[in-house]
Amino acid sequence: MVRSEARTRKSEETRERLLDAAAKVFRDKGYAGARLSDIAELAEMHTPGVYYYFPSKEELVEEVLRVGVARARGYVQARVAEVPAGASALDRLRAAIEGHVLMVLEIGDYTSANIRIFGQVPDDVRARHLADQRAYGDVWRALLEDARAGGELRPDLDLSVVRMLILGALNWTAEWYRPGSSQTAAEVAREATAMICEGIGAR
Amino acid sequence: MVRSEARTRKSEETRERLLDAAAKVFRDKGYAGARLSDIAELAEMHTPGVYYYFPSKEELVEEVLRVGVARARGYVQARVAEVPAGASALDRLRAAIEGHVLMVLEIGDYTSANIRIFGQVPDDVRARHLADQRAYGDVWRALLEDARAGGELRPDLDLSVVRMLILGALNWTAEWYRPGSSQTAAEVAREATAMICEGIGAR
DNA sequence: GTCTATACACGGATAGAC
DNA sequence: GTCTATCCGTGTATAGAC
Repeated sequence: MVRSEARTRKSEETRERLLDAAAKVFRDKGYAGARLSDIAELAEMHTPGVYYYFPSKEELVEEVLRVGVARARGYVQARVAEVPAGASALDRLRAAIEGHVLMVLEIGDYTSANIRIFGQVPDDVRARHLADQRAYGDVWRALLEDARAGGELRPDLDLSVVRMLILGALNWTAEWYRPGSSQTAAEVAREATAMICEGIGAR
Repeated sequence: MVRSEARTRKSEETRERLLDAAAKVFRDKGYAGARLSDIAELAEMHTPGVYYYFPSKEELVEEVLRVGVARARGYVQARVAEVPAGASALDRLRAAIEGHVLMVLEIGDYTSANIRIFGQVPDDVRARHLADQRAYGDVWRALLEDARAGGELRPDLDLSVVRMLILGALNWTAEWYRPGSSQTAAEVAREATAMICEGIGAR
């Protein structure tokens, strides 16, 4: 029993190392450009070892996508839940914006892979993944609708367009932000909430 | 002489058809996933014909990237130049935002390819392409600095972060907008200028 | 569970006719 | 300039030992 648990845990750890490596390599090389040998090397195993954990490259990338969105949603929802009970809906939205940026910039190999390769994976993988994405989108939809219902938003906006513009601005940070640059991740998050909620124009 | 001109023009047209096809296929499949045979087929030629116009896949993708940024810059600059002389710097910025969105959504195969595959092309291609990208970034830098100099922007913003947030929101439209959806490209452009310049919060 | 060896398909690139 | 035929490297996936 003990040995069986140990084996299972080790297997679990190896699987996770493999997924971490896959997220990084898919992000950097794209779906087709990512070689299983690159991924295996980064995970410190040999190429055929990958097949012990995943039956194909397709299923590997599908799991990377799935884990990525699930973590993003979990992280952002946790941040939103930390907002004091008396706060406004706009404050909860600010927390979500901040959380999404911090996640992308600090713990975001999976998210970043998600963003970059979503358009390149085989059609059936993308189709199955859409449901996960929609669930995360619903978190944002709800935050925006709450804010509008409370009269905290300009009434003339199309919320679904706004939602995609917001996620675009935030997701794109993965493409240009380099840790150790002149801004910290927290500063980027602050600029993002300022621009999105109040705009860049002087009042 | 006449015949030589005709040949040259035909060759020029074929080259352009090839580039158009390449932009589409690179956008949809990624750099590594794009097959020269896909590109050739879309351009209505046979695979080896590609090599008459470009010595390698690398040089083909490099030209697609180059043309994409050049057109984006030309299009946006033309829009900004159309703004009446007496208008504010913020109005010129609004014109740029609108122009960039319309370009991405309506004439944007090249831009959209640019956005998606920049992170996947061979390192030397990407390095050479950075200069073109910086030139386009300078257009935006100038627009933002003009607006700040005229006191039209909130003084507390980091303009280089804001620039990237704006381009992120706009570029991402290529990932979700589908022609024939409930919003027109012009409506998306309007929402974008509204959110970026005035923010989503009620006043 | 992890290794070595390998089958097998695919795609970039070239040769050379017309 | 465009075609047919083909070479050859590479990468996914499998077989089978340990």
